[in-house]
Amino acid sequence: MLSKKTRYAILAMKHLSSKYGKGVVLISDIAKAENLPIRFLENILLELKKNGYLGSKPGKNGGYYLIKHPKEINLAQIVRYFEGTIALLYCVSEKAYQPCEFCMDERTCKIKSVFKEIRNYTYQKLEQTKLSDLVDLDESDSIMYSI
Amino acid sequence: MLSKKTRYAILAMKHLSSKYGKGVVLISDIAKAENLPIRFLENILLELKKNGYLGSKPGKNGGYYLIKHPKEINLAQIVRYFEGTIALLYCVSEKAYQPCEFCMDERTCKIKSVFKEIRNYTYQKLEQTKLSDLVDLDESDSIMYSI
DNA sequence: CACAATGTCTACCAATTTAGTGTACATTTG
DNA sequence: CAAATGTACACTAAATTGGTAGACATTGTG
Repeated sequence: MLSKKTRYAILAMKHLSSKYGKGVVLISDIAKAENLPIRFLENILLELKKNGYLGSKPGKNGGYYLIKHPKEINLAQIVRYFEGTIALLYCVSEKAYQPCEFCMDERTCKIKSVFKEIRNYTYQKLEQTKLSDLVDLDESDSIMYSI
Repeated sequence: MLSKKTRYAILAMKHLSSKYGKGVVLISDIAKAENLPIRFLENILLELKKNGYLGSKPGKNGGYYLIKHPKEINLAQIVRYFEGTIALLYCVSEKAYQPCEFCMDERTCKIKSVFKEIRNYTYQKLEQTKLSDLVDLDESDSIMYSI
C-alpha cells in the first residue's frame, strides 16, 4: 500500500498539472482543493521542489508551480521518490537492490523471478502514466512566468 | 515493499513444503534452516496455523506441518493475509476496498485504472505461484501422520 | 509418575516509520 | 513598513514493525 505521503504527493502534482502554465498556486489552494493537511503538504511540496519538479516564489503573491511539462513527469518517478523503491522485494529492486534472502542462486530463484515480473510490470505501467494523462490540460492561454 | 513478517512467512511455508509428507518439523529447525529469529517465527507459525495452513503437534517429538498440499497454497494467499491487501491503493483493493480519494468519478479515474491494472497483474502472478513451484517435492516416500 | 521437549498464550517492549505540528524566520509585494 | 507568503528545522504523537519474556499446556519416554 502506498503511504499517505506518496498519495498526497500525487494529488498535489496532479493539481499543479491542472494549473500548468497559469502562474503560481498557493499551498493553501492545493490543500483546500485536494483536501490535504496544509502543514504536511508544505513538507511534501518542499521535497518535490528539492527533487527538481517544482519551483516556488516566496512572499506575497507567491506559490508553487510545476517546472517541467506535465507530460515529462510520470508516476514512477513520484512513487519511487517517496516509497524508496517500486519493488516488493529488495532483490528485484533497481534502486534499492540487496541480495536475495530467499535463495542461494538468484539466477534460478522462482520467488525472485515472480516478484521481478511484478516489479517490471508495475514500473512500466507507472512510467507510462504521465501527469498530463491525469488532467485536462488547457494550453491555449498559457502565460510566461516572470520570476 | 513486503514486511519481514510476510517474507519470513513465505520462507517458513517454503521450508515446510519441502518437508511435506515427511512428518513434523521443529520450529527451531525452520529457524535454523531459513535463518529466522525463532521467537518471532513462533508467532508467525501460530498465525499460519490459525489461518488453516498449518497443523501442529505439541509436546515431545512435536512440530509443525503443512495441512494442504503445496500445490494448493499460493503466494497471493500468504501476501494478502500478512499485508492485508495486494493493492497499492484502497480503491483498487478487493479485500480492503475504500472509496477513491483521487477522484470524483471512480469509473473514469485514470489513477485508479492504472493501479487497478497493477493490482490485477500482481494478484494473478502471485496466485499462479504455488508453494509446490518453489521447492522440489519428493512424494515417493511420503508417510501418513499419526496424530 | 516425573521430566524433558516441545508448542501456546498473553503480554510486553524498543525501534522505526508515519503523519503530522510548532515556532521562528526569510522573502516579496504593495 | 506590513501583510502574505514560502522555508527551515525541530519536535511529537500514534501506529506499525519486529521482535522478546515468561508462564503454561501437552506429549512421549523411562
